[in-house]
Amino acid sequence: MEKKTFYITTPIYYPSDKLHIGHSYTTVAADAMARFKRLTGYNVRFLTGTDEHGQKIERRAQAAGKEPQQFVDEIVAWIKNLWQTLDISYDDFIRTTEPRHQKAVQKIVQKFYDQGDIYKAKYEGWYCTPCEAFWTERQLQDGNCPDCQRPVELVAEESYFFRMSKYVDRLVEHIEQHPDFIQPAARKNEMINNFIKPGLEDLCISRTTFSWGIPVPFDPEHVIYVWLDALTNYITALGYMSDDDQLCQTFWPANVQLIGKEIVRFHTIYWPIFLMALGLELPEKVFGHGWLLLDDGKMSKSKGNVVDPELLVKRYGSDAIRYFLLREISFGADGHFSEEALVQRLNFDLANDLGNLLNRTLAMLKKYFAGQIPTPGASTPFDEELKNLAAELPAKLESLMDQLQFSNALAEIWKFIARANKYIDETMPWTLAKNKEEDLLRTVMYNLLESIRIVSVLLQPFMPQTPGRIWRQLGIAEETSVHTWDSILTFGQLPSNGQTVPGEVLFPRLELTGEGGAPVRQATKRDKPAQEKQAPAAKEQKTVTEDGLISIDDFARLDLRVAEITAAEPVSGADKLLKLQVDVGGEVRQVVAGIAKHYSPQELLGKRILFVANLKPAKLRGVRSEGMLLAASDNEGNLVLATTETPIKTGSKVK
RNA sequence: CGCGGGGUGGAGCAGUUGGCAGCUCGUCGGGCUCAUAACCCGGAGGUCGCAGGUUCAAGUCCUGCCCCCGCAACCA
Repeated sequence: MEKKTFYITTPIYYPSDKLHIGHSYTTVAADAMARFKRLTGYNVRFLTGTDEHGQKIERRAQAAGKEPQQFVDEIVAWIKNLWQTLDISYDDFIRTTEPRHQKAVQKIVQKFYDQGDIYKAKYEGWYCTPCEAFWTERQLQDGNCPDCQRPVELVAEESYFFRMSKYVDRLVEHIEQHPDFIQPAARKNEMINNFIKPGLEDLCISRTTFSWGIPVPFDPEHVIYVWLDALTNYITALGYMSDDDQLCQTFWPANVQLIGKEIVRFHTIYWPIFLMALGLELPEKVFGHGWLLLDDGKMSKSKGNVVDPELLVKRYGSDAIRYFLLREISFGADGHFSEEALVQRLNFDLANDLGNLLNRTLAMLKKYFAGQIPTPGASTPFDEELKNLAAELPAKLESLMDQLQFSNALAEIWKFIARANKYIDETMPWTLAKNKEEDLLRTVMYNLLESIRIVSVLLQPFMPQTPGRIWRQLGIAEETSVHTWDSILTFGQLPSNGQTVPGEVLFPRLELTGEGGAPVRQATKRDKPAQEKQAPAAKEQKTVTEDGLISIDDFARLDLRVAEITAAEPVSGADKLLKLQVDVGGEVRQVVAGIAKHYSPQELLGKRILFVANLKPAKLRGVRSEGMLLAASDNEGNLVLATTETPIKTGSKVK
């Protein structure tokens, strides 16, 4: 029997610059979906790519002193590398500069022209000559170019337009008859109210003001302008209008087209209309997910607050980043990204719940059965609940994933992990061992190992690397038959007598040491108050040698000084932080310290404290901090500032 | 001005078809000692932005208002 097919796409990205974590978010989601469908038996095609034409690229290339093609080639190489580090399993990567795309697009435009969907007209807009850019009335700032603030002039350019009006009624009908076409549903109303109801304008599909694009076949003065060029990638990549359109026959229409919410309009209005004009079916579902926001608002290159995904992967690992993105944000809505939240997820979910479950289970197995997987014996009263939960999981996940509910899907897996942890508490294997109840002990250990195996199988779409690491420790890396979806449909497929090999800790607990700082291993949870952002011990982890000792040179890198607090006030929106001005031998520094719970601003005034003067400046709650106070704290949450035994003048070096 | 999205225990979020308000973190107390000081149990804590309305019953539907965020021809 033919396998069911599944075609999923991401937007094609614009390689005018490196991509940020937001682009990675879309792509990771699509990848998880693609992997999930492969795992559950579908013939999957997963497409991503780049949209490489346009004036912006042309200009950026020029600024960089490069040919446009060379310019995009370099960025595309970087993007492909990024997808590799994030384990993106795309089946095809389309570039709009490839001949296979260009040829097909020209045929498509010709077809539209031949059937009378395209006409030539004047495009009128406000033109900024120095910037060579058109702007709409509303984009202008005080009547001037929003980019360079210089005056603009009203210019008319000849362009080709696509007759949207011809198809709009059919589109509305389709949208109404297919309630799942636009997801989430809220975006549907937005489209209809905003763009269709007021009367859909015809779309300008060519330009003459730049040349970096696909020439219009029947009028080479014009190049094809963005959306017609870009949107059609989803079918040109399948060989549409080429000699071999086998893939197109197999995979079109797409099952899911994932996009960010800002381009919903193009994908739910213009794109379907193009498809109608070509006589093709419309995609089953277009899902416009939300944005990843940072604490200071929207991520954007001009704000300079973009998060570099490459750095994050290097720091935390691809699986951890993928887990965070998919778990933290409910897909569809906007979500917040912060390294703090990331580290929290990593510690609580990955280290404490999952990693520790594997670790404690294998440790017991080693102790009780020399690491060999036992044959289950008599049942315990707690088995049933565990097994029932395991049995429900596959169907639950399929249903949630079909709705692109990544976060809920992962939450279900973690409910099961929590259940397994609880099972240990209930059955108390250490007591069974002590009482020589080996029969029961074998059952308990087996059930735990099998539960971990089930988790590992389910995790594959979300975290491609972790399952393999678990399998190695379970000694089943080569047993591919127990890696499959089918193998988790009934409990107890893990073969007995295999030898486990406890290995490295799956996810070490991390601590965020402050902005720009690398995370380091966290000592303990209870020690946390002592190791908050102001903690000195956590710095410069790299120089710590294996025995935990540092050299005198390492110590000398710290510039410790005596400083006097000259001003103190709370930081709004933060209950632990105080903003301080400190005098370091005549130089005044602003410092943000996490001591508001322990000191009032008044009592700090005039205090002479120990101060790290060469700490890399950081922003805490948006307030610049140029150093750090030293303080001691204990396990009970007490904290006292470090000071000198008797007063000494400010600026004195501490060593 | 228009359009869209939000406003739910200290923080961050879920809440399909209206039916005793959930989750994670934090907090308080307890348990366990196999484990990455992790794990398990229990408690406290909510006028679900405001004001009306529909209903036996509203966070969930309707009306009005307030506040925050975003969009408005190419940043997922």
